[in-house]
Amino acid sequence: MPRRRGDTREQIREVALELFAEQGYEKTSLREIAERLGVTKAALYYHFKTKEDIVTSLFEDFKADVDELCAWAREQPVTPELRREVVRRYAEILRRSGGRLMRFMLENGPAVREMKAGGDARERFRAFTDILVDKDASLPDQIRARLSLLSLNMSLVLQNEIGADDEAVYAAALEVALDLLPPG
Amino acid sequence: MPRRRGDTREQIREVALELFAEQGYEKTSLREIAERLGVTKAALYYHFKTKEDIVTSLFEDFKADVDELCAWAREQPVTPELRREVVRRYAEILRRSGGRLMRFMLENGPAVREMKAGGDARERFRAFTDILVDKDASLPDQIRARLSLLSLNMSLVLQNEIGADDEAVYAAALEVALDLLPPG
Amino acid sequence: MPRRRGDTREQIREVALELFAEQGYEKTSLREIAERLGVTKAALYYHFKTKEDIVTSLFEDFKADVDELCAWAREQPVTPELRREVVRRYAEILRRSGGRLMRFMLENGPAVREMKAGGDARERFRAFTDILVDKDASLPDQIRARLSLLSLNMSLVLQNEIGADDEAVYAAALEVALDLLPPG
Amino acid sequence: MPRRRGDTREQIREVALELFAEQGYEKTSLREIAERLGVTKAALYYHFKTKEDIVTSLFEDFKADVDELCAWAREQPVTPELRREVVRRYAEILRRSGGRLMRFMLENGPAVREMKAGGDARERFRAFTDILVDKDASLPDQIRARLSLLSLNMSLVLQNEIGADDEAVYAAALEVALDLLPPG
DNA sequence: CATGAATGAGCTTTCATTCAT
DNA sequence: CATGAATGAAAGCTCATTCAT
Repeated sequence: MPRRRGDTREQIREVALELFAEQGYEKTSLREIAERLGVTKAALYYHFKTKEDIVTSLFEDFKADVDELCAWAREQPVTPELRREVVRRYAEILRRSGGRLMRFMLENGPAVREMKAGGDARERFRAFTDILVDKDASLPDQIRARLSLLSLNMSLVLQNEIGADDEAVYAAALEVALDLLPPG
Repeated sequence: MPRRRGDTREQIREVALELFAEQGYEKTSLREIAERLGVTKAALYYHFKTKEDIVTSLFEDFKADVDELCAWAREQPVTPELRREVVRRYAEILRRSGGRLMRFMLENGPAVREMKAGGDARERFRAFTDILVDKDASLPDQIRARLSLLSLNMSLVLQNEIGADDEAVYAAALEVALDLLPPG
Repeated sequence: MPRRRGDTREQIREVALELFAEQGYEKTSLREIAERLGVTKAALYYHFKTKEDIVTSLFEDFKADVDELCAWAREQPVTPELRREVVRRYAEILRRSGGRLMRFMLENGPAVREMKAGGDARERFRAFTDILVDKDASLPDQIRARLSLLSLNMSLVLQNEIGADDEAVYAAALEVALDLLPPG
Repeated sequence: MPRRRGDTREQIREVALELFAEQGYEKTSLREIAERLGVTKAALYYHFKTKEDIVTSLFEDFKADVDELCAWAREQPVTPELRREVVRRYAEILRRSGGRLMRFMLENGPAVREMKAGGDARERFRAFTDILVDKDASLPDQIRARLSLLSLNMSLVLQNEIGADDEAVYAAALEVALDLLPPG
């Protein structure tokens, strides 16, 4: 029974993300991805020009969501409430995109850093930081703002370690994140 | 000018850590380490049995320090002030060990996870968490306690990104970390 | 604007010859040819059974011309003047067929040798040589006769290197070629 | 019985040149070279950094000889006799270096052109041409000078096709080459 | 007339590792 | 204390080719 049109590409992305997040980018070979899918390596190359291209594709939706949020935020006046709203919306994006992508990013620093998509993502985080961090605030407050983002990101990773309901962890992480922002 | 006795082993560790932290564990080949030192790959194998062994050796001091701290903490009654003291002492350990090792650990999740030394380190972090986190506390407070550690760890990574004096960042991160602990 | 019937096949030949001559047979992939034409690889296979088949087709006209000339020559009595006439006519064929085909042949020895069409071409050159070279002549004269052909062939390649009008180079090469034949 | 020191590298060069000349650069895989020698592909990479590097190494001696000749020639006043002497010495170089290298160069145009060593070789030929060709001479004479070089080069290739003693072919080719130079 | 999807074979290259000297 | 030489395994990638639609 042949795969349905458009199916394979999506399956590659799924399997790839799973393996990249679990075993790391470098340790995951295209052979492994292909084998899991029951196709040949060459088939992967039909759908993606390079291994890195798979990652690029994986980042795409997330990138678009983040860009949209950034664009929106830049049109608003910067107030404490805006910052909180940005954090809330970012949390929502994270929830939708699932934890694997973030885990992959956080745990594969060197690999991601060398990829074009990685540089892009870094830039986006900086853009975020620019919104959340008041450049005139104290150093501790600046760090807090960064930790705020990190709190959300990490919560997705921590879900495995804390023996609690995913949604509950997610909600708690958001609460912590909001608390880390300077009060309005 | 010939290398001094015992010197080579230390130099290997230094160069290896630098490269592991910068480029990642997988992307750093023994050839590269050897070339930087002006020795052959085979020389590395004289000093370390495997590539992983270099990492093991790198973790050793840090591991000992952390173990000592844990042992000490376990003898004390668990009070809010103890928790704060543990965080302070841990911060001191981090400062001494330099940021590279932590950066390597944080950014090379999958690789570290597969190594024996990595599993050990994870266990130690869990031990820490057990001390810092009150199992009966609210989920947000549990997350805060974890973030507290993370704040310190990340501060070492963030030093590159924040345009501020290393010591200042370090102090600020400690302040934030302490604030994240439940008040006594 | 859709391709006209029969058009595609011709365009494939053109692009293929251009790339084969410029980059070599092996370095030119069907993907590259297809991309230049804005069609898919599979389309090439509609028009030609194999990659080698494209080359075969490329050689066809040239082969026919040369065969005709050989056939004609074999009916004439072998005289110095015949030899000169053969060279003249061969030069004319070369001029018509353009330099790319010859350049491809000369610069892709190993590849051409392995193809059926290549073996054919080699046979034809030998037939030529048999006409131009007097087996009883001195070794230098035999070499001169071969160089005579080569002079024409190379002139097409040299046109890029000599800063002179193509037609002038062509005429000069013919003059040299004729001079290399034994006088009548 | 293990290979003797320095042996392997030389054997790789020999086998590689033989295969490159016979089957072409691209069609000759490192696997094939390694198999012929009874070593692994990785062994080749111990001795040469890349496939192209083998070729570079192959060209080295020839390049040095040609450079020396060019340097010498440039110190002499340009006379017809000098040109003849240059051709004679070049012929000698060719004879020493054996025909395979030249055959490889002539028959693998596209591959050689893309290699650094190939570009170098091309430059050297141009330097030669500058010595042999009088820029004010007629176009036919310019072509003749080029053919003169070519005559020598080709003679090495022709040795297979002409049923005559190698030395005799070589001598005849030199005679023809000298005849193609403008008389003094 | 052509495409989309896939394959199998093969390529160059790199890596951690070994071992006799 | 270290090197020179080599290996086995695997990686990422490309290619000519096929075939159902």
